[in-house]
Amino acid sequence: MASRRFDPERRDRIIDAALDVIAAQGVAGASHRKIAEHAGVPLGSMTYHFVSMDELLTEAFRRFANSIADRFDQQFGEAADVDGARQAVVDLIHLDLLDSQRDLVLTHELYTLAARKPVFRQITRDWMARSRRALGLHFDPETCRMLDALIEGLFIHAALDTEPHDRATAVEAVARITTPIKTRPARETKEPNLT
Amino acid sequence: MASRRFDPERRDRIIDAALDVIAAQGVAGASHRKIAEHAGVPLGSMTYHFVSMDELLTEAFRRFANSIADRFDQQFGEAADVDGARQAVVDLIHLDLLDSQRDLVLTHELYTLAARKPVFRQITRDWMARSRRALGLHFDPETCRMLDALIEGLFIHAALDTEPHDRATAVEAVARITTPIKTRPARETKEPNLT
DNA sequence: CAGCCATGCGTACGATCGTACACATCGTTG
DNA sequence: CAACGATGTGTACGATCGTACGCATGGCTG
Repeated sequence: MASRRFDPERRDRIIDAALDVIAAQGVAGASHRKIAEHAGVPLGSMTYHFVSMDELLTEAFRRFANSIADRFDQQFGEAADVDGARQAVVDLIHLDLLDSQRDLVLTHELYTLAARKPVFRQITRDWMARSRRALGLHFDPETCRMLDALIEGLFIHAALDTEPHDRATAVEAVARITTPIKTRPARETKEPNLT
Repeated sequence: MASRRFDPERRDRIIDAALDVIAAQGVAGASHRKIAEHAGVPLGSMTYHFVSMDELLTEAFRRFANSIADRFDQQFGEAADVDGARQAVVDLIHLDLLDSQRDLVLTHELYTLAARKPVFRQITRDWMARSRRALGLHFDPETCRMLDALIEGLFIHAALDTEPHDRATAVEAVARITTPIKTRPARETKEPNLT
């Protein structure tokens, strides 16, 4: 029953290599051969360790989602109060996530798969659940959902936009979305842009 | 100089067929052959009308983005005042967009391409610019950016989530994000979720 | 120490792909 | 009316892919 030539790191390295290749070439360009080469393993190892490509992709994206969620948890675990949590949200958008094009690419690749295949949708759902749980430490459930959606949108737009992602705008947006509307007077917008 | 056997609809049909195939199979599964078959044209027509696959994809996604932006413009053009605009936002999320899985899939496919290739990023940027211009009819520029991001996030999450997309939550979220923070008293959240 | 079998790998097969290119078709022109 | 050239198509080539499968390897057992 003891392991013979068993190398448990091998499987992990393949998964990591898969994420690297996907980040660089996309799911479409990620072939068994490319991943094997990048991981430094023979082609035969692919089908030996993973019965199909889908299994490899599933495990890879599960790992990716968990790694992001870990950072999420960490940030909010460190936040002392609500204002700290708000700060953490802004930091996540502007530092942790935006810096790495890699995360953006992988996120979109995952969402694309999730939009079509239930297996991957489950991964995104679990991810969202973890995010909301982290937010739930500081905000009420309804606010969590709004805030989670806002983070998603700000992240995406900040990454797709040219460059001028204004931190002040993110701060204001987070402040608005986390403050219940009932407590404020109805006030219209400042100056509509005509034309 | 006059057209001989020229059939201008042919090219359009190919583009529409491309979007259909992409929606069904993804960019990865969209081959010249499948698109040709779906469009009812011979394989040779593909390389005749489009020098490369990228050109076809570019035109297809440009058309897709414009069609969505058209609906956007229409909704906000019809809105009479700010409250009408807020209503329009909620409607866009809950009726126009959410109904069609097709739009979600195509949007993600486009974003995935945009995350990697500048050509497609330009398409998304133009799309975002049009969206913000439409929002700018009723809201100030900063609010437009926040609201645009919120719409993006709500749309994505509503589509990836199981089902329970609460309209009331969207209404509240839109109300919060469109009301400047300065006018409200600092008020914490209701009841944090511990555990 | 000999042989067996779990473990892992090299290679080849059939399918599918993008693209090139020779050829068919037919309106136009001289 | 003949033939030319613009317009469109059928087919074949080389590359790449996922996967299957027979063989190498070497630790364990008797």
